[in-house]
Amino acid sequence: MTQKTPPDIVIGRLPIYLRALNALADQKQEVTSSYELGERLGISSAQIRKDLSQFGDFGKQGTGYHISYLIEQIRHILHLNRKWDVAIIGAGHVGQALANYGGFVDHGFVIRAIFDVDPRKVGQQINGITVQHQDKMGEEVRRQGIKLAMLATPASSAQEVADTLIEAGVRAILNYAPITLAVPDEVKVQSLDPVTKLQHMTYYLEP
Amino acid sequence: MTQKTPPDIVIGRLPIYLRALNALADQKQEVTSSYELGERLGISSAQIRKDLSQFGDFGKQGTGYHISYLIEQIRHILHLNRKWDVAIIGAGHVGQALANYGGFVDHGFVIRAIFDVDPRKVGQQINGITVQHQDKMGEEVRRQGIKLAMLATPASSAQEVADTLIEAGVRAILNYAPITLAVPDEVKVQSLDPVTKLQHMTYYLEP
DNA sequence: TAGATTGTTAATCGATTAACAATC
DNA sequence: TAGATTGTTAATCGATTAACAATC
Repeated sequence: MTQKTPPDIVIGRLPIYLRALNALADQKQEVTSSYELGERLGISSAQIRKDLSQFGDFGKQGTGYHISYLIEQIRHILHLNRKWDVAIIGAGHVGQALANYGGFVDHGFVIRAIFDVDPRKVGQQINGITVQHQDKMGEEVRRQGIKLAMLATPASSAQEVADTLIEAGVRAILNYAPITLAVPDEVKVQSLDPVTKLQHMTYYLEP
Repeated sequence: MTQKTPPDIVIGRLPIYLRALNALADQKQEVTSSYELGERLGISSAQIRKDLSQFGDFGKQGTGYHISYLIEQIRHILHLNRKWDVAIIGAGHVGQALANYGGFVDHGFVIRAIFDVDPRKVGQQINGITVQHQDKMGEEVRRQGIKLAMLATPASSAQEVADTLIEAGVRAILNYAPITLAVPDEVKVQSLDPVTKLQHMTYYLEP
């Protein structure tokens, strides 16, 4: 176990390991190895061992890793042993799909509020949550102490919305808007613009 | 300009540069510099110059880059000077949001088919496209020569669907299912599971 | 015990940055 | 011309892999 704070790229792989471990646990498997995990994920076994060893000695020589124990450890590292409140901004098709997706609550992410600027959307219920006007966003996010937001507005308003969210205490943004957000260092952003992902892949296709 | 094939990580940044350049062009700006672009994107100017120089000499000393010319060059590199047909698999909330998202057609990605296994979904129209039964997927994808697919099925069937798509000629998959897909080297996958992205960020939040 | 697999070290590989001559 | 900015080189930094002693 090292002293240095682990690189972000390693942190980013932990949720992938966790997902694979959960799948194995669902199949009632109790033990796995860095080799088996690597096979499943297309990652070298050495990398998996090195990544995990940054956080502790979770395995046993000759045996491998006890799955439920490793799941618990990774959940602890990633701060997943609690529920996280989340706000959605934008109640268009993307915002609605997010609000209706069951995977969030299954993993402890609880949608607490949805905001939109469209008066026809405000007051509507989506998956049991009433859409509020975006003017209330800052106040409501602060009141509820929400730290996580999913941004599903048009690109044109995304930066302004992000600024307001951060001002209100949000510290992590899942960004669906097709724009690079400018945020302070202490705020994390993960972007999910599908168009840029498609454009990355067309490079490799026959023109 | 180098001879070696450029690293994938560089290819992945080109769509980001393109997006920023398009935004500048929309504002009627005609010329930019690696410094300005870097400021906007939170990337060093050296990296931008190095990335672009892998593909050609697109700039002018003392002046910078002519925006419309650079856009054209990057579009060419990424094979974006044509339309790409796309299939969506899964007509749930995510599949519907994808089918309704105008950003795809704006960037030359044309949704040609939507598939689902649910008989209640089959026959429905989503954004003008009739949902077909998933049993027809392989045949239809092959018939239309579709190379790009967006996978929005449950995790439990995602691998099987991917196998069928690849068998039918698909070479790039935008994967919304929360699973790591196993695919041959010649097939590209970009994954967009929002839960793993959130879990990456919670590491940095107060527990 | 014998076989398996970890955690770790050192070597390799790759990506980013700093610096600057070239030149528009 | 003088100032600005590119493209490129070399240096630095960081990530991955190979290999193996330790040990379950």
